[in-house]
Amino acid sequence: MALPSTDTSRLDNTLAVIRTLRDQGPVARTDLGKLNGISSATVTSISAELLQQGLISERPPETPRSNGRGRPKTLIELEPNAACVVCIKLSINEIQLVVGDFSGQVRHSEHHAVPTLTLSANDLEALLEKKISAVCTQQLKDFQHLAGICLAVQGVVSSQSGSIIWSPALSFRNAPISARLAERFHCSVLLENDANCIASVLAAHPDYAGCPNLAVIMLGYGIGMSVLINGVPFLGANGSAAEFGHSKYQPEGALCACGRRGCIEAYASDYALYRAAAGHFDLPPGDSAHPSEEQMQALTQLALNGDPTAQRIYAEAGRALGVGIANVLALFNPDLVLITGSGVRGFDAMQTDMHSAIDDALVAELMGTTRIESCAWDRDMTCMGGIAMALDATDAQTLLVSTQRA
Amino acid sequence: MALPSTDTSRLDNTLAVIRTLRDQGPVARTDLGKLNGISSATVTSISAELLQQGLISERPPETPRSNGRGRPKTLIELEPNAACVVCIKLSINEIQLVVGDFSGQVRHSEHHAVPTLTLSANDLEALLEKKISAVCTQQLKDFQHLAGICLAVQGVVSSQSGSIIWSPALSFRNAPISARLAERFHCSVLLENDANCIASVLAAHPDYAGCPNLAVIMLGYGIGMSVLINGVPFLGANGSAAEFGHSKYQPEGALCACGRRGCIEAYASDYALYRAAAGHFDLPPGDSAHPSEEQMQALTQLALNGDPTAQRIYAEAGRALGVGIANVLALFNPDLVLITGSGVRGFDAMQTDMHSAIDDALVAELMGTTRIESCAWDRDMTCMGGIAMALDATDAQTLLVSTQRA
DNA sequence: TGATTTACTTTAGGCTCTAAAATAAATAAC
DNA sequence: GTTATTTATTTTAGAGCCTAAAGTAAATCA
Repeated sequence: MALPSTDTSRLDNTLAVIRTLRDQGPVARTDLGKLNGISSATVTSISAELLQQGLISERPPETPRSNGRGRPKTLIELEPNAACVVCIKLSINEIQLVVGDFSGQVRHSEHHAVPTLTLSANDLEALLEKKISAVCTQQLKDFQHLAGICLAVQGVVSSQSGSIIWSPALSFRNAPISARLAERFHCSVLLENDANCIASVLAAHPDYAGCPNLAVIMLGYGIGMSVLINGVPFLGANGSAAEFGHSKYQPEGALCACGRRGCIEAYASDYALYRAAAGHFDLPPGDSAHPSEEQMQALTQLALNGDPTAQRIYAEAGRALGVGIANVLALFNPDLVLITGSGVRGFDAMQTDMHSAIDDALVAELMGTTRIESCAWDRDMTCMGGIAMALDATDAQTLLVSTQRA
Repeated sequence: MALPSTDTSRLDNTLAVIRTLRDQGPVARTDLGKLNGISSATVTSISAELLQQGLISERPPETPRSNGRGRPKTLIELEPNAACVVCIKLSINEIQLVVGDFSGQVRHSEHHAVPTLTLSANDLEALLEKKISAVCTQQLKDFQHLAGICLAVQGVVSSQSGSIIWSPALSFRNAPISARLAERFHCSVLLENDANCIASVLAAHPDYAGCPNLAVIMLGYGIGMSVLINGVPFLGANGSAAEFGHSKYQPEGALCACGRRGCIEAYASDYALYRAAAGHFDLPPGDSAHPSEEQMQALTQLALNGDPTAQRIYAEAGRALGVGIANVLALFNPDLVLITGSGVRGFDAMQTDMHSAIDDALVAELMGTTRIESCAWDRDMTCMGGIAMALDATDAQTLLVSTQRA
């Protein structure tokens, strides 16, 4: 007589099975039980359902029979083509589209130069629709359906309401974008901050296992951060938490792109470093308000080669970063602070002063056991994370729908 | 055949019922169902168990039968004497003991002057044992048993390991205290930061309902903070998160009690204000390193009465506080920042400069919709919170034990 | 070929919950 | 004062979930 099952344990266990398969690849039923703390009888029942829904398949047994006695394990794996998700990264003057399959593998990636700052909200929506449609017609034939979209945006977003609050890549604000894409493509749409996508990828990396409280600082044209608390991105009340770049170094200090003074970003971002160097050096030409990668590399080389002016500029950036990180340690007390982003190219020129600024700022008790490390930058990381997050968000929905169907 | 019930729903629902009764007082079974989203049949079953265990009782019906037709509600209430908890607040040179009953009401409170800084770890333990024992023999006769102890300590504590990492009230550090008290009194022992206790009380206050992300700043001899994220205290990796007092205002600024320079506390705490005023004024005598309430009130009055030097001192404190709060807004993006503690006595003298510092530091997007308010200080709040937290922590244990017994 | 080992499936039964029916206890209406 | 109506609580019947144990399958070892 009990129709609406309030007991979520079946759903939870099914999701756990799917996530294990996505993380670990093919796994046998017994092992799925052990890994998730459920009985193998339950795994049999769950996998029978998933098999029938076409979401998983049994892997044919290896020809050279492997280790040990006893009945060999039958490995189960996700059916890659059961669904696909698309992640779109929106940054200044560029969008990237990546298609991922149900097993989490990237199947396609493309970049487009787009004058994002000249777009209206409607333009953006039309553009995204066009690009997603195009990618679907080209790629979707292999897949059963498009199950989810992740929009990874630099700036402040509200995942809950599905609105871009503001982004440095866009000249408009408060754009409700998720709902309209969801309606157009009949799938779940996840709106995420780009730093959160990257942090999710890094948190899954074995080097950073055992760090459920993780702060990832992204250096680049601007400075962003994502804080994971117990492995989940911390969003704050409006989604604008972790705005490390606009926390303060010197109350009356250098002018920031946000219009205020003394932000960390006004010292340690690409534009701040380039601004401080302008006039002193004969750097490769380009748009000085948006220094190019070549310009930044040239400036970094000067500092690393011992030019005193360039060294002074990077040292000041390091001190600003250090004071900012000291505040992050005092306020968040994370297990690990990870510094990445295109701006890590200059990290070696900053790190000495950064560390001494942190040591000057905090007593040992507040430093705790937090590790502070840098990590090489890969521009594809954002979309990798977006794919993973979109799949996670989609699983629950897919399963709820298919349960209703049954 | 299934012995170990992995399904936690019964426990969850039972805890929800108990918490509702504690928060709302006597409630009828139907209403308990509606408030917690469970059927009244389940409430009947749960309340029958609790009744049998003596944890709740039915309130006799009101003589003047009240509103409406139909069978009158039978109100259920917690049995106050089913258990009691003790909260001990440990602050510099003072301990406070409070006894609370199972329904959450305070039944007894006492203060003792104790030279805390001269105690060894063993002294402290012996002292706490003695005081708790004394309070038990005096008070416990009404109660079935002592179910839990909360130790509310100023400083950094590790709730998980039950150790005081360090406290300004103590001259030793890394003292594992919970386990030994638990062994001595055969009950659960909760070790908490004092600010977390206060934040929990304030979060329950109707004025601050709908603020699951709350930062409570405590001004006093030192400066502490507690951040609630979705209503639960945020602890960080080692329990030293939310050390607002030692986040930075001026990297090379005033000397802080922690030994470093430029902490917010070095500008806006009692000792910082008093230090800045020393020499300028003829203030009431006392220990200048630990200014008394009278001394601080005298200093505050000078500022409020328009003395320019005192005003300048409070203005600087306000600016430091404002920059610190700006960083909290940028990093935590809370719904509400609440300023309290004995130091709020000087809030009126600081608040203009505090607000202008915040406005100078942050653009509107990062301010978001966060409210910033002050709130009157009550020295008993800590233990009120400790009692509530101890009861919450105890419920689960009590129920698990009694389930095993059944 | 049979014993042993390991993987997976089936069976039996307990726990939890809910909807619906039954019962209880009041007021409103005549 | 009955009787109808309304509301609260309890009882009943049944579904979903999970697990332990028993049963079956498919290997290796002897």
